[in-house]
Amino acid sequence: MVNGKNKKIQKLVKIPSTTVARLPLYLRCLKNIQDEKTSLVSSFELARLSGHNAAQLRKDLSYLGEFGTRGVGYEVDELVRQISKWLGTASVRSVAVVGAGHLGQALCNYHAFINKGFKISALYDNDKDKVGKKVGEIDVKHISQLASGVLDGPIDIGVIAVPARAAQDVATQMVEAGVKSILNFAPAKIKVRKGICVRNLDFSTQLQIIGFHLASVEHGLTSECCD
Amino acid sequence: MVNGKNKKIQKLVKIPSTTVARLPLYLRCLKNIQDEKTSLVSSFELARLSGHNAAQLRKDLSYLGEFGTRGVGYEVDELVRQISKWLGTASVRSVAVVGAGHLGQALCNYHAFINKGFKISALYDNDKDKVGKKVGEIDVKHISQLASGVLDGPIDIGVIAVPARAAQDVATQMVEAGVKSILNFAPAKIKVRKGICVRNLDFSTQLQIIGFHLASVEHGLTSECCD
DNA sequence: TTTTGTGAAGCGATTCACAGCA
DNA sequence: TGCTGTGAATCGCTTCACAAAA
Repeated sequence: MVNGKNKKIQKLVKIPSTTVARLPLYLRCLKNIQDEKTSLVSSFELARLSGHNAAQLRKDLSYLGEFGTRGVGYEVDELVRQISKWLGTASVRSVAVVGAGHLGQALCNYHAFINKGFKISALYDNDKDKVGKKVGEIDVKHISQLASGVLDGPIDIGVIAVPARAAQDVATQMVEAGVKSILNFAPAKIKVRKGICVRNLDFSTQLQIIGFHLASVEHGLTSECCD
Repeated sequence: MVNGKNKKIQKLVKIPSTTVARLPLYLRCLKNIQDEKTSLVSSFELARLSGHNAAQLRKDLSYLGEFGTRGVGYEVDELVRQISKWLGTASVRSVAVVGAGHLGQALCNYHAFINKGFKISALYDNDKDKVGKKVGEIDVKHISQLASGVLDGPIDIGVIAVPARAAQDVATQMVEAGVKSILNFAPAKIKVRKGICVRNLDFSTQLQIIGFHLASVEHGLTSECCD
C-alpha cells in the first residue's frame, strides 16, 4: 500500500505455524486430484476436500506466493510443485529411528514415507538381541553406533521411539551426532539446545484429549468435537 | 464482578482447545512430582517442568476451578485428581483398534495406556491369516465382527491403523457400531456424522512439518523451531 | 511477603468483504 | 462474470500486571 516493495516484504513475513501444519494436508488432497485428470482446482473445491474454508486456503497459499489465476483457479500441478518446494521436498530427508520395538518397526515398514521425501536410513536399539537383525530392509544397529552412523551422510530427522525414561538420553546423543530435528514419540519432555526442532507425538496424550471431549459430551457441557 | 454467579458462569465457558491439549502434559509432570515426595507445587515450578509460562498455567487451571492456595501453591495430589477428572479418567475408556499391522501391534503392546485410563479391548483386521492369532493379550478378530464386538460393552474410542484407502470404510463401520470417537492414523480425511470426535495423527504429516522447518533454516529464512 | 486468580492489553490467526484481474 | 489476493474486522489465545488472599 505504501510502496512497491510490499510484496517482497510479505514473502519474508513468518508463515503462521497453523498454515504450515495445513500444507501437508493440501498437498495430499492435490495429489488425490492429480490421480484423476483434473488440472484446475478452485479454492472452494480444494477447501471442501481438505475440510477448511476457501478464504483460509487462499490466505495460506498467499503466504507462499501468487499461484492462482483470477477468475479461473489454481493449476494443480503447479500448486503441488510449489507446496512441495516449501515443505523442503527438493532433497530426500534422511531419517534415523532409535528404538526397534513395535513402533520403530512400524515406522521402518511404512514404505509410503519415500513418496513424501523421507528415507529411513538407520534403526538403532540398545538390545543386543535385536542388533544385527533386519527390520524390513533396514539393519538394526547398536545405539552406540549412532554417532558414527552419521558418517554415512547427515541425518536430518531423528525419531525417538523408546520408553520415556530413555528419551532424554537418546535425544542428547542424537544432537551430539548432528541430528537437526527430532520427532519424539515418548511421553517425556526433552530438552535440546536452541535451534533443534522438536515435535512431540505421544499416543497417550492424544487419547487423553479425546477422553476430555468424551467426558464433556457425557456431562452435557458441550456437543463440540476435536480439531 | 457484577454478581456472585460469575464463578458458575466461568465454569460453563468453553475451555480452549489449546488448554485441553496441555492438560495431559501437566498431568504427566504432576505424576513425576508425585513419585518424588513433594506435596506442593507452585505455578512457576510446574510451568518450568512442562515448558510453559506460569501465567498460562494458572489461566489454564482457572478454567477448571480454583485449586490453589494464594501465597502457597497447588497441592499436587489434589491437582492430579482434578485434572484427571476433567480428562474423564473416572471410568476406564474402552479402545478398539482396527488394523493389526505393525502400528496396531505397537498400540496393543503399549501397556502404559492402562495407567492413563485406556484399555485396548479389541483388535480387528480383514486379513484371514491374522484373525485368530494373538497380539500381546489381545485376540485378532475379523473386521466383520466389529459391530457385534460392541455387544461385549460399548467402545469409547476407535483407532484407525489401516491404509488410507480403507480408512473411510473403517470409520463408517466404527460409527455404525456405536463408536463415539476416532483416532485416525491413516493419511486420509474421514467424514463422519456430527457429534463423533475425530483426531488425525498421520506420521507423514508430522515429518513434512519438520521438513518445512528444516528447509526454512537451510534457506536462512528463520532460526525458529516447531511447537 | 508470597503466590494465586483474573481483568485487560497484546498478539496472532481466521473470517469477511471486496478490489483487482482474467 | 467469476475467482483470486488481500486489507480490515473479528475472534480467541497468550501474556501482563496487579488485586486478593493466606
